[in-house]
Amino acid sequence: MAKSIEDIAAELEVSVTTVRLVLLGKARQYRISSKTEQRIKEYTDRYGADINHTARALRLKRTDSLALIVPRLSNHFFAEVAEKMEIRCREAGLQLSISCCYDNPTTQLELIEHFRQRNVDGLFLVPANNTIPLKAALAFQDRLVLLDRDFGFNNIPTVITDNYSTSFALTEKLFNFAQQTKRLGKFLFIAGNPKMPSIGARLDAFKHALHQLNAEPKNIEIIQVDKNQFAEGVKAMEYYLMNEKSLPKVLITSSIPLLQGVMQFLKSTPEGVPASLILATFDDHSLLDFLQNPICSVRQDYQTMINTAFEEMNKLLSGKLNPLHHTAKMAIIERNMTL
Amino acid sequence: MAKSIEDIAAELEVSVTTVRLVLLGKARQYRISSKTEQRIKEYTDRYGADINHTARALRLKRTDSLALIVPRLSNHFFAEVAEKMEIRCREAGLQLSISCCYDNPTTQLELIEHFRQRNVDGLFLVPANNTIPLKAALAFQDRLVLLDRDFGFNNIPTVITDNYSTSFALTEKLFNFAQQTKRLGKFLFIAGNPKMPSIGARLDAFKHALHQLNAEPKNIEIIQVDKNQFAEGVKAMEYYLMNEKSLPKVLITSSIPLLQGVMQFLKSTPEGVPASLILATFDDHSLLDFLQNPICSVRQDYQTMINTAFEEMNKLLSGKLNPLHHTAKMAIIERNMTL
DNA sequence: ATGAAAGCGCTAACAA
DNA sequence: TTGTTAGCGCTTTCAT
Repeated sequence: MAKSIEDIAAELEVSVTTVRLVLLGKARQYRISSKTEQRIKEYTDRYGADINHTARALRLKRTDSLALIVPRLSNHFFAEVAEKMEIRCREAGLQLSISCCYDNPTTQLELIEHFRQRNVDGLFLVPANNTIPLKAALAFQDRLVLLDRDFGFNNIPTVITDNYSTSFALTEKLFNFAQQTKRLGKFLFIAGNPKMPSIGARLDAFKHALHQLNAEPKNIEIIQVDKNQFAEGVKAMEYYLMNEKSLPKVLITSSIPLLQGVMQFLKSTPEGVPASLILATFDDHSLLDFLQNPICSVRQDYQTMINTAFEEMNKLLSGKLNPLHHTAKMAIIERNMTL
Repeated sequence: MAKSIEDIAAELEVSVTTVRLVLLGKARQYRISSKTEQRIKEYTDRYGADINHTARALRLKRTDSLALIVPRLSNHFFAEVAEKMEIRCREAGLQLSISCCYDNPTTQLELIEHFRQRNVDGLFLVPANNTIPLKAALAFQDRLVLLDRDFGFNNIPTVITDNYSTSFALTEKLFNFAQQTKRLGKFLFIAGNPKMPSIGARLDAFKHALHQLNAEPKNIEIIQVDKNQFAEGVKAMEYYLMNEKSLPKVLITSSIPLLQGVMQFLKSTPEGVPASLILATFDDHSLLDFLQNPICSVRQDYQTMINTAFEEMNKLLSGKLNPLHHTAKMAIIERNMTL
């Protein structure tokens, strides 16, 4: 440790007030004599000065730190969110603590309690279910911003992405592409837990879009699975092929792990993955470049999400209480979609 | 906030010591009367109890928190490391703060200083260059554990992975596979910044292995680039094909982004990516499943790394000063490597 | 133009 | 078996 304010005051035989004023750059304002100011500055230049953040936090009842709870950092989307949020907080002089709850509500509640005990000033939360936001709001006295999942709490600031309209546009694009390239077969959507608002919205838009495009109902297939995970993708595809003789023409998954499971299963069949199969998935990853098939992916606008969420938090911390809901745009990325 | 110890003491008209002893479960040990204990427990069950972590930290000069500085969370390897380390710390009742320095030494030094000011108890660090470990050790009075990169500081505990022997084994495997499948062409290694000890070791092992296997020097090619990044992979491959008429038979990259760049460039050529090209890369990602080529990847043993690093930190925090260097194993993953 | 002192909520040593 | 108190290092208010 470098010297504390008191150390410096004692060694220079001035008062802590004087040292503080100089350290905070308020010397002029409070008309500290310039000799005293010089003496203190020389000393701190030489030995360094340290304001003890813990003591400051105790006194001010404010830790200048925020917390972020996400499902997992091994999910690329949340890793990006965490990284960008950490940078944004650091710019504002705030320390961000990041934890993973693995979408386990119990773990998530424990984490919320943990962060409350540590006097974190505010919480960014990706809620694991619809019962958590209210509890979190209670623990954090409304210094809470929800991310990515909107369970309908209009009085809690929330930042999500525009799943419905993006899924709608995506479905249209795939429909047209399939027509233009004259492919045959069904539209298959394999969706993770539809209780998650984001997944539900994606699924609804898929149905509505195909309806509006006059797609024949018999050509529309939806498989719902419990989680957005690899193993579920394998099972879903296996199940589909047990009931259908041929592959769909368009296959959409609600997440990349599901797509991976699907591909894994197809690879294991005698036919493999036909190059004509049109793929689409939510979330984007640069390694999708490795696929041969036509594929659309959907990329969230991380930076806008994070900036918006941070601004909402800032409002809360400065006592403004008009919680807003924000919907960030998504971009559709095309690969190998040549006619 | 729930009630503080003093609040409870005042309202129940007992002393803070009594409340504390009950809260800490030391009631029996200090023979607090069971009526008093009951009274306090009832009260806290009803209103909740809160020990103020900030005040505790100030008093104990210990924040029960650690920090981790990695290059970036958007790199899957470091995301895994961060996730696992966070869990490990949480199990031990410690808060982990994670920050990214983007391999920028200046940023990294700022972060180290930041965490020191915040009285973090210890630091896990992926050093951005060879000048940083000593400065970090100074700031953290040896409560420092280095990860992933060994710049030769034998008195600072360090946990790395076994790049040399893994790269050696990998090269042998690729050599044999190429022989068995009778492919023609060169062995090409595209390596990111070789000043990084991990990259240097991978490269050295590649050379030594091929030498020992009596590979002809004219069939060995190494391209060194500045960073383990996509754009460098593109440039490297472009450069290679400017000087050589044909593709190599085996292509190794020191990281996945480099491989992505290479593949991107090959895709853009008339020949595309020939199915006969044998690939290999350090680091592993499940999306490598999407590739058609024979490919080996190398997966680090995250869990062992993290456990070992945490144990070293624990030793430091409890005052034991015999810094050890550890080398975790890596696994070689094969895909499409059928003869 | 500078200093003194209270108090944030906790822990630990000592007292009773 | 329980209570009292000093002190961690800071900020803020009030004195000089």
